[in-house]
Amino acid sequence: MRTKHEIGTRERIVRAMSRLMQRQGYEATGLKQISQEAQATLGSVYHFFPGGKTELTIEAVRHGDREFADHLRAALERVDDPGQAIIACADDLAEGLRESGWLDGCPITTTALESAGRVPDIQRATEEAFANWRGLVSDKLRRSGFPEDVAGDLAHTVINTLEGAEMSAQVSQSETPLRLAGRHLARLVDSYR
Amino acid sequence: MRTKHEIGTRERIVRAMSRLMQRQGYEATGLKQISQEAQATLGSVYHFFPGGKTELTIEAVRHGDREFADHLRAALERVDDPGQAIIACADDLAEGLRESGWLDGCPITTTALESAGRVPDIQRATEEAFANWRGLVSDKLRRSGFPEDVAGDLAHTVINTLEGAEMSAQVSQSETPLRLAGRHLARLVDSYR
DNA sequence: ACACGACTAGAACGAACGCTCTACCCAATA
DNA sequence: TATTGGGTAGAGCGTTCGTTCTAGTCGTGT
Repeated sequence: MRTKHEIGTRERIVRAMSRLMQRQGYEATGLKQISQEAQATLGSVYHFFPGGKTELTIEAVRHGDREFADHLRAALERVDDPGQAIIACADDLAEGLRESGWLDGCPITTTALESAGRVPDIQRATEEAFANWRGLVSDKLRRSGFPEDVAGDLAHTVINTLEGAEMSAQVSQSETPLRLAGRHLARLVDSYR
Repeated sequence: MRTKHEIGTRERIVRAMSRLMQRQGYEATGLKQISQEAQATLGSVYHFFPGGKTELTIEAVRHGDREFADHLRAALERVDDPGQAIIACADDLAEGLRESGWLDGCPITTTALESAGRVPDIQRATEEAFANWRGLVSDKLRRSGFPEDVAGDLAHTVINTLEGAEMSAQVSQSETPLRLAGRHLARLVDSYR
């Protein structure tokens, strides 16, 4: 029996796919490359994911969803003031991006855009991820005393602005877009107090 | 000799590539599909773009750049108040997205993410496009009396938020993210008056 | 000792990829 | 009329794609 704490083949495959999707997107990532990166074989990939690339991609999107949500939650809980907490989120994203040599952006954005209107099952998985992240921000704002409707609306823009700024930061290889996004979002949130 | 006003083969190829990049991204678009869509042949594609897919993609990014800039400029000039003008931009994007059945998002975002860190020449072209659009917003704000540094900073967030909201709107097939982005950006801009 | 299911291994399929190549058409010049 | 060259046409190159398939390994329960 496999030890509970070592990483099984299935999990290695999902993580490899998630990482490759983050760095090069869905279309550019081949199953051969995935199996190599995961130190698995093509047979294993199709054993664990009979639905092929689509099924694996959906699982990888969910993995990226959880991963990103964990980071977001940690940053939001680290700082009490909601505006400053959002700045902390932006700073974390900037740091991760810079440290990876501007390679590790949002784990699912590229895939979300590539699948939109073309691969409904994957599109749905990415949509759920964004909704999930929005929920974290919305909860934080409500706990800080914001009315529910204001919190929900702001959560949309907070997540979308962070997404846009992360994309821009990656393309321009600069932390500026994310730092400005944090500052501006904090100001926007504060203006509703 | 070809009449000046009819569309030449080269231009048809660039437009087809730009449209396909907008709808399905760089990686998912094959040269065979491009030449079919453009009613041209593979020979013509390589005649006009000896550098192959990369050279054609760069030209298509520049085409999308100009196209998007034209829309942005039109919306910004249509309304005098800068906050309301940004709302007009968001509304235009939402309308275009809905009318295309949620297919026509930003013409270059998908390609920008796919090429970031992998195809430097294309990455550079997308970076220039974003800088160009940012310049339009920055100019509008400065003409409305904003100091240069504030205008430049705000322009970053305005473009990035619109980009993020457009992505989100496309994935969720809803105008809400763009409408909220417009409202919030207007409020943010007004807060600097 | 045996059988079984979980998992690994990789050859091979048809299709599509980016790209190269040769042949050809045809209007503009000399 | 002869020549030239921009542009068109499509067969075919080697490679890789997602997927299928058969064979084999290995640990476990009986």
